[in-house]
This record gives sequence, structure tokens and C-alpha cells, in this order.
Amino acid sequence: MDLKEQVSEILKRLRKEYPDPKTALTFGSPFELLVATILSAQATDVHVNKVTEKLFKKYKSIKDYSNADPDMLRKDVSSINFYRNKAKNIQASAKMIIERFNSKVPNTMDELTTLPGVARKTANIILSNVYGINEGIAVDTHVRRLAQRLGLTKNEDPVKIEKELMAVTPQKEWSNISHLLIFHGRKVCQAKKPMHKECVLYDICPSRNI
DNA sequence: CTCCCGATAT
DNA sequence: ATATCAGGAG
Repeated sequence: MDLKEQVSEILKRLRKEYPDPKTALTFGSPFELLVATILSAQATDVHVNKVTEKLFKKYKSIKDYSNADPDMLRKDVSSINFYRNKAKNIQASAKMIIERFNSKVPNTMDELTTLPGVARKTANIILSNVYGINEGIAVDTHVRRLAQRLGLTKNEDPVKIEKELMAVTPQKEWSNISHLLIFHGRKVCQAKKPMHKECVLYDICPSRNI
């Protein structure tokens, strides 16, 4: 079985476990998904959703974020890690979107990654979940760990891993791949304690003995 | 490479 | 006490 068939089999099994592979972050608009995704760096989605539930009730429009008192916005996200940078990036992104992008969240990789706090991973999440565009594969800590454990890469660099995965999967599946690996990484193939006995990939996983 | 930097599980 | 959590910028 070559690599493409291997990945195909992995996706087939995971799709059965996780039938709806889209973001678990809650949002009501493109900008809200941008906010949630910026906040999600090295934070659990459960925690992010808890914070944004209050945040989205208080800040309704992009203008509300751009006009907010920086200290107040910082306080409103302060239970999340890296909250100073994240608050600053959210406000700066809001201003840029209003001034340069006519108050609309951009729909291209090049434009999205000009926003502060937005690189390929975050941009891929926005493009796929908001615009249905498969520009690349969002590689986060889960995707990286699972790709390594499943023997799909030996790299550490997320951009290299993204290109490797893109090379062995059909483009229409790119969004599904990252979400399926993320869900499986959260529930079963956890960083500290991979739950081999509950893993549907056990028999085809090179790391089954770890 | 370092820094950012809180909550939670183990 | 320590590792980890939907990373990104300098």
C-alpha cells in the first residue's frame, strides 16, 4: 500500500468516526471565526468557546473591536494564554479589515496573512470554513503530531508537513483532513496518552507500540 | 532561535 | 511541578 492509499484509508476510517469535519470553534460571522481562531493558538477550543460566548455578546461589529478600549479588550480575553498579543492582534486586524479590505474578511491566502496574528494555519481555517476554499491544509499541533505518529512525515516544520500532506491527498479533501486529524488528536490520539485501544487506526499505525 | 503567558490535566 | 493546549511574530 503506497502513501496515497494509506492516507485514503486513514481518512475513510476517520470520516466514519467524525462525520462532520468542520471547525469546533463557535462563530456567527467571518470576523468572529477570525477572532476565535486567533485566540485558539495553544489553547483548547473548549476554553476559546467559553471566552467567545461572552465576547461576541459584548462586541457585535468589527467596528466594536477596532474602537474598543485596548485595556478593556485585553481584559475580556485575559483568561486565554498569550492574551496581550492576541488582543492586540484582534484589534489591529479589525482596523486593517475596515481600512484596507472594505470591512470584509479577505478570502485569499495572501491578503489574510497580511493580518497580524494570522499565518497559514489560521488563514486555512478561515478559507475553508467561511469561503469553502481549499488553498492548503491547516497544520496545527494535532495535525503535526498525528502525521508524525502515522508515519506520514518525519518533519517538524508545519509548512513542510502541509506540503507533504497536500502531495498525497486530493485537494477537495484538504479541509476535511485537518479537521479529521484534529478531532482524532483531541479525543483519541492525545499527546500525553494516546488511547490505542479506542483507535480505529491501530492496525495501520506505525506508532501502535508507543 | 526566543518570547508570548493562562487554564487544565496528570 | 510539569506538559500541553486549533500558533505567530521578532
